[in-house]
Amino acid sequence: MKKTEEILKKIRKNTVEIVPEEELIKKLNRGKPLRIKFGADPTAPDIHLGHVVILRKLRQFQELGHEILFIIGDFTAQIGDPSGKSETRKPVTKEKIIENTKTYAEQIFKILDKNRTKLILNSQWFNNWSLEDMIKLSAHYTVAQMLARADFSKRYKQNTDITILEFIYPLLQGFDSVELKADIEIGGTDQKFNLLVGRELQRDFGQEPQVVITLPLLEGTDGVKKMSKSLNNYIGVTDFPQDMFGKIMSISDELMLKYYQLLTDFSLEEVKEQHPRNAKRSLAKHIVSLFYDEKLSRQAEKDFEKIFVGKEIPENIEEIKIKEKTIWIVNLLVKADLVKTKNEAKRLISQGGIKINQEKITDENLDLIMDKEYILQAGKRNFKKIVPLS
RNA sequence: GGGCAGGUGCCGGAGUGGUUAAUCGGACUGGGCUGUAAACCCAGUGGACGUAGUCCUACAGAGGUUCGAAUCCUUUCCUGCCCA
Repeated sequence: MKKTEEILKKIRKNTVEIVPEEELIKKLNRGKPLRIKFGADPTAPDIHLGHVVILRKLRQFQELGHEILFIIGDFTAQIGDPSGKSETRKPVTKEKIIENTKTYAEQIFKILDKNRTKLILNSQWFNNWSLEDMIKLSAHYTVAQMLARADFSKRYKQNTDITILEFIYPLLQGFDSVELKADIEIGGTDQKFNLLVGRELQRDFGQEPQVVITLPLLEGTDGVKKMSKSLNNYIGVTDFPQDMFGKIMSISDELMLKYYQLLTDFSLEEVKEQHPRNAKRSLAKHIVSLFYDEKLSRQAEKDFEKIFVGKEIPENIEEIKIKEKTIWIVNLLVKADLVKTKNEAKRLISQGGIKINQEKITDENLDLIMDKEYILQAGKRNFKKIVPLS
């Protein structure tokens, strides 16, 4: 009994809710490995630190002897999830899904134990479904139940459209739990409703309902909204070490503590004793080495110091070869892919955002004579080496 | 099927015949401050043209009225509400 209490304490750490906890205790006390479900849509191949929070919890379950069922929603991805937007998302092709699934696997096994993880595609069962199956499934849930979901009821009240497809989504996701006979499903707090649908469906299908565990959402680099690719505030696990390092350094001190809490095992007490800048640096280094290695992590730190602390130029800058003898700075910026349009180039120059060899330039009429190399800088972190082609 | 209200830039949302590439907020970009912190302050945010104002594209789509349209008319599409 005491042992269960210890395990529970571990599981409770960093969770928001366990629904219901008594059932979890019951399941744990049976002493058998539990089937832990986690689902992801392979619409975009990048896993970011927000996912890592959940992956770490899954890893913890693995260490406690349980099995992870990592479900890839390839079937649902093919339909395209409108997720609150009226624009229909482009359907993802099969090839792309397979490719994304591969990338997913590579990324998640940086955290998860391969031997205790099953990768499952939900097309395995849904591809064989008939219309009859679907209609039968839809009878298991009511419109009122659906409207209980916060974002649905909000949109309903605001007279914005909700498609039936969006009602079907939670049902399909819930049915995955039935198919897998999941004991526990884990997700972010935003997934709570969908996870609970799984519970209801399992009960309807005569199974013991899964326990739902929700985890906090990690805010993105803006410090306000949840980390997501579409909001462009994410730190991807495949970001280049330098970018990953830089992005972490740019978060607020407050957010840093949350990152520490959710992404590492360090003690918060010790972190708080340090100077926030140093603490943030250790965090950045730790996370980079988690996804790359010590060496690249040190390199990222070094580059960071050079660029931002020492205001120097990083190593290994991409080279752009120029065959013209002289070139107008505005054209050069476009050619070097530092800006998208000439107007943008002129704008940046007038705002003092362009530097050549560390010198701010202000004259947008400047013609560069290409008799030597130049270091061209746009903003704080974009560098290109301009090389004459002779 | 009938009636009504709407559709504006990345998002929210003004404007309802004329200095309107379109007020404002958010977001984003650049600069300042700093620990590249965050917060804050300032500036900017359709494109083309070698620099000078001119042109092109844009207020759901198409057509029309007008010297002139995001703004008026016709029609198509889309969304919501009410009635059936």
